[in-house]
Amino acid sequence: MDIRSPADCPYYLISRAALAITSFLRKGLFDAGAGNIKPAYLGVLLSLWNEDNLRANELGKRAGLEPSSMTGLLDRMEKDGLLKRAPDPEDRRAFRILLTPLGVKAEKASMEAVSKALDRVFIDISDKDIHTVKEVLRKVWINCSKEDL
Amino acid sequence: MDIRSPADCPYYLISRAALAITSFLRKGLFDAGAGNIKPAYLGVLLSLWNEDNLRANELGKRAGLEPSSMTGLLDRMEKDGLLKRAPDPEDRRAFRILLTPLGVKAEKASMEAVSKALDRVFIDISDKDIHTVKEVLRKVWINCSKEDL
DNA sequence: ACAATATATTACGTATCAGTATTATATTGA
DNA sequence: TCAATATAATACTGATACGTAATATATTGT
Repeated sequence: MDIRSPADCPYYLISRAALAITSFLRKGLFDAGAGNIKPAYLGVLLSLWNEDNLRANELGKRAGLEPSSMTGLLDRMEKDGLLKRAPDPEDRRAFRILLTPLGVKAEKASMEAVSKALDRVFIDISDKDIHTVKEVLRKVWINCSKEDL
Repeated sequence: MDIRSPADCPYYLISRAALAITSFLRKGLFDAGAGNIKPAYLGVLLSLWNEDNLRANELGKRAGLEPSSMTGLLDRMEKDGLLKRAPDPEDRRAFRILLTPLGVKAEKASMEAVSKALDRVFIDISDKDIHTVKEVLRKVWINCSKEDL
């Protein structure tokens, strides 16, 4: 693996692409009047739009975030009026995360803005190549999770 | 572009892969006794190992970072004893960034640890697929930089 | 020469996410 | 039952990077 030059290092390109897409998405959401939806919220929102009333723990798993990352993220989203925490009647350690009306309503505009932005980001890139990228990154993610040497 | 499920969204996979590789690299560097080399330092260090005595500005361009991001990064690297700022005799607005002996010495162990870690991250992924990923991400990065709609 | 503009860097605030430790509650095994 | 362990969530800290504004210095056009 050639890493002499940053521009040839896949890790470098993956990192830069992630940051660049995040900025691009943020702008797209803002321009669509959905400035209260931050890119980091999308993983949680996608899960909740699909199935509401999940635990923070389960949301973290679906969004790929550590539990300690969920606290602040849910705090910000709650502050922005998108969701609220409610005690879990079945487990007093846990909370249920519920979308607010605002959180529900945000789906349409957000999804349109995100779709539009991602279409532009991946314009003139073939489905085949996107498929390859996804497969490679899934493998990469798994390889990074392996504890054994 | 299907973004209903996070796991099918290329943006999600790119972001997760970037974070996962960063954690993996951090651990690899630490285990190799190079815990003072943080993954974020690598872009700057790679540039300086190749050509020392650059300006913060130029380093930022080569590492793909905004000028405002460079300040804190260089602060941390300076605090960790890897480099120092020196006034630029040709431009009193600017600084020259110079590797310390420690920064020079760090190259060998760091590069070995990074190579080893990245080889493991990209194990059993073909050169062809890695090439495709790099090409796609370069395009993605460029697309995100386009201001025009 | 000097005003207008450009550039290099920093300062400050915000967003994001991981790691470790802590608290509270559940579960399990003897 | 009760001690040991596991789990859900948070608190706190540190790392990383951006955007905007400010400061200092250079350059340029007239």
